[in-house]
Amino acid sequence: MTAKPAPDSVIDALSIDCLVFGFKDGRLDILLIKHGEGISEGRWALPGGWINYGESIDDAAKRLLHSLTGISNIYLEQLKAFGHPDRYPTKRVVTIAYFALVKEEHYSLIPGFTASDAKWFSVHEVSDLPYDHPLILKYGYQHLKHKVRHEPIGFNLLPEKFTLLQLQELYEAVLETTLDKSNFRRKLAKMKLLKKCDEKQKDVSHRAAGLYKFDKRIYVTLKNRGIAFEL
Amino acid sequence: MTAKPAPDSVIDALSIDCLVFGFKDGRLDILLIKHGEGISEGRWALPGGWINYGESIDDAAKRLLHSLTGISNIYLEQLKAFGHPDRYPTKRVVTIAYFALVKEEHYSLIPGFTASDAKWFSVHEVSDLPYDHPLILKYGYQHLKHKVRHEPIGFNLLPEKFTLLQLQELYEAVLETTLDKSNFRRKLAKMKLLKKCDEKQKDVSHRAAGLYKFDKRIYVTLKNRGIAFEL
DNA sequence: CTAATATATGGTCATTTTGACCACAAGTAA
DNA sequence: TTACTTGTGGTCAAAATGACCATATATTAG
Repeated sequence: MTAKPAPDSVIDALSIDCLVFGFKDGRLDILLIKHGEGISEGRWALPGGWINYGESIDDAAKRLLHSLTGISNIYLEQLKAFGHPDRYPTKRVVTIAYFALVKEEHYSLIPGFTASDAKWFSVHEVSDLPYDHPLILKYGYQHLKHKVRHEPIGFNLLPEKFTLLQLQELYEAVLETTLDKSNFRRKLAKMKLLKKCDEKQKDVSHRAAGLYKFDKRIYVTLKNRGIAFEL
Repeated sequence: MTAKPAPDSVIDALSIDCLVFGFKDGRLDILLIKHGEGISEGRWALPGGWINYGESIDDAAKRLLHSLTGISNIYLEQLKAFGHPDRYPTKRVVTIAYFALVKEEHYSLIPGFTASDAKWFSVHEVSDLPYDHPLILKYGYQHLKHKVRHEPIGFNLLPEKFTLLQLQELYEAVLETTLDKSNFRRKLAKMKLLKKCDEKQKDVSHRAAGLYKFDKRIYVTLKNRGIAFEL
């Protein structure tokens, strides 16, 4: 990298957009906010905003998500930068998209000052997003499909304690397929990543299933031993 | 910070850095350039530069790589944006790192006007890179290790036609392991991604091996049928 | 209470895949 | 000739997979 920027080599602005996935009642959701100000006022779009000067881009994503929706302390990773020259109408804006997974039950949404509203939408029913947000969604959903098979991140979409059927339904929803119950359990059991709680489901109108937790400590040890997660 | 920056102009500049991998004689290399001007003058660093106003970031990466090294028409994908506030000394620069794979036949380098020199270095011997380039290298090498196992991108590091042993040695170098010759071939054969040429190695002092080509068309059909590449 | 129903949980079995090895062929060099 | 290197194909036991099946446990309708 050279040090002197050429006179015409400046981007007008660098923004952040967050693609937040949630899972509830067998449905895969994404979180949108209704913009209270700016160009896309009144439209549902990905939560986002501008990076501050002394702030890392990861921190900016955390701050923006929290201030727009009240959500904090979740699985968050950088997805990709999107920078087509025409992606934003009035000027040259490059955006860095973030990818987040949320335990939906744990958060009641609190719209922040630039968001007049925040709401969960089914991934498959979202449409009419502004800018290149449809592209970001498509890319991010592909990323989720891939990542969920190669790393144990699905648990970030479920409550702390969950049943094996819930987990299976999550995978079925994300991967848009059906899985054999028995084989799914066998595979999970072999990985030894789940710790059985001494608890069962409550308030269900059938035999109660046992509750499990994802044990991150075990995963880290296995990973360090070179054992990969594949599903 | 004395003056509060306007909300949409808080980053001083957006740059590109390219992490270019090559493979030759069983060694995994990366491409560095010696900076001819600017802050890091005289030091070896990742090739990079500034994005132009009307240019997509992908195009900027292609242009910069070509103008600095003469390399074009290669495997290139976005890696990640790096934006720690202190990553660059004099001002706030966010960089978007790119990830490239180069075939041996494109190994000859033509240093461009801001690079006084360009050279291949063994991945394991590189040190003393400026800025956060060590971090980018580490992240990118991890990315390569992961990706090479889940997508057939390794072929981008080999000549058009290659032997099975060359391919195996590539995997061994990237993954830092050894593989069983027989099992490796069996697995490859089952995937049906390689097309045997009617040619053999030349000028070798032992039995000449058959040459193979990676058939991208077959891969695309298989992928569309949902069949994954795993090694 | 009993039967129907829904889910949990565990098992079978043929087939495929894997990992570790082995044997020999083909070509070069001394 | 022999030694050496690499290519190519094979064996075999162990492990993993995919498609089913069987039974247990809880709830609710009658």
